[in-house]
Amino acid sequence: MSVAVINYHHRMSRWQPDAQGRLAQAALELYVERGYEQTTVAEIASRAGLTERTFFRYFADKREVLFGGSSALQELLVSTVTDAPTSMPPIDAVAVGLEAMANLLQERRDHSLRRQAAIVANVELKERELIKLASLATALATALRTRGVTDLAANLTAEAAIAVFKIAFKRWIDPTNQRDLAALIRESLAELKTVTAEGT
Amino acid sequence: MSVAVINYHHRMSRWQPDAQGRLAQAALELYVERGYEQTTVAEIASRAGLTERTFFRYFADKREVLFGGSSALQELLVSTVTDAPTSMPPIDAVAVGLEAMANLLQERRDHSLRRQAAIVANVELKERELIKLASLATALATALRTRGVTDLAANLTAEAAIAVFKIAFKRWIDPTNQRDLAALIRESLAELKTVTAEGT
DNA sequence: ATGGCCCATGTCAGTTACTGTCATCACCGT
DNA sequence: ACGGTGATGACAGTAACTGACATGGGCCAT
Repeated sequence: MSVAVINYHHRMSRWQPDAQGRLAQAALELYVERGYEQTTVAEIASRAGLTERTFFRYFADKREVLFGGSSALQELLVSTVTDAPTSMPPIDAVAVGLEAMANLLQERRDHSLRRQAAIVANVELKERELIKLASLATALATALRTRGVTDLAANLTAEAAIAVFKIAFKRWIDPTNQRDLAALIRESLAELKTVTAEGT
Repeated sequence: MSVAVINYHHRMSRWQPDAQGRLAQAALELYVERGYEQTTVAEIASRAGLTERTFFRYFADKREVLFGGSSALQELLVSTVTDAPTSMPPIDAVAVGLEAMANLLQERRDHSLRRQAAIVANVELKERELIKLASLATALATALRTRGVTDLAANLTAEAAIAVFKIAFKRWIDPTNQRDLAALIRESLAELKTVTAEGT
């Protein structure tokens, strides 16, 4: 090994930067390329230049590696609803929160597409997505209760909001779709108001 | 081995009846007694007088053993909605379907309590419950589309109905609760109509 | 500058969920 | 009687996940 190479290595820090990010990217690539079940954690770690043990230091399990951004999304939703004018009725406050999430996601549509392609192809990943959405609903209900909303009303408004988001998101991901996520959310919320207003 | 014992065994059928039911009962007992994670499949099988391999012949995985009844629930929901009068608006048709589910569950409240105690104590079981509820929503939306409801309206009505069911079920399971599941469902649906009617 | 602590990562052994394959053997119809 | 059938057992193998300990550059205090 030449002196130049030695110096080069001495200038490097001991490890490549952003191990967690490299693992997440490698995992998404492999899940999309050959599917979640056909990918082993050892392969993910190897592509990231790490070992299986290190993967499990950053992620609780093989599924969690796709859901690193969900806590940021949840914090945005909660803070937006919390900061909404007190005079605003609950259904409008959650609408504002959903649109804030929509704006964040709209910036990364390509990433969302690839990630969702992996998720819809595997039921274990779908399960994990559902519990992340349930966590969103719980946090949203708590934010509404802080605004003075009744427990029952808070839970129902939060669950309805997540239902609206789920359906709008699915339409947004559709390859034939051209519209913004925020617009689809507004349309879905309006439709929910229509269907619940019918009947006895 | 004595002749008497041999004759006794010859009169029995080769295997104890209802292996699947014994496995499900043993699993619920152990999940409640010591928790889902602290229970191994080998222990479940042993309590049922079977082997681990036989457990996996009846159940796809360690979680599924708690969800044997969900397909019957889904069929009841779908058939009730399908059989509702054509003139009935979607929101009322799903209300009838939810009440049919409520009546079925009301008969087994004790079993539901024990089962739910195991589920809420473990996130993996919660994930499985959520995907079963998502399956209910999908089947419900399909039933609504058959009734001529728009795709968007069907999806939203179905998701809203499942949200109502989830919240009513949680209140029904509460140990201080004395009311019928059907009554709680009606109250939750009414509250959903109220909160969605507010706002701009 | 140097000695030593820090901490991200590696190594290794172990448990358990889950699967594929073949063996067993009482029952049942012919 | 006898051979097929089907539920179960036995056994080996893979991969997810965990605990314990080792390693070795970077960095701080002296």
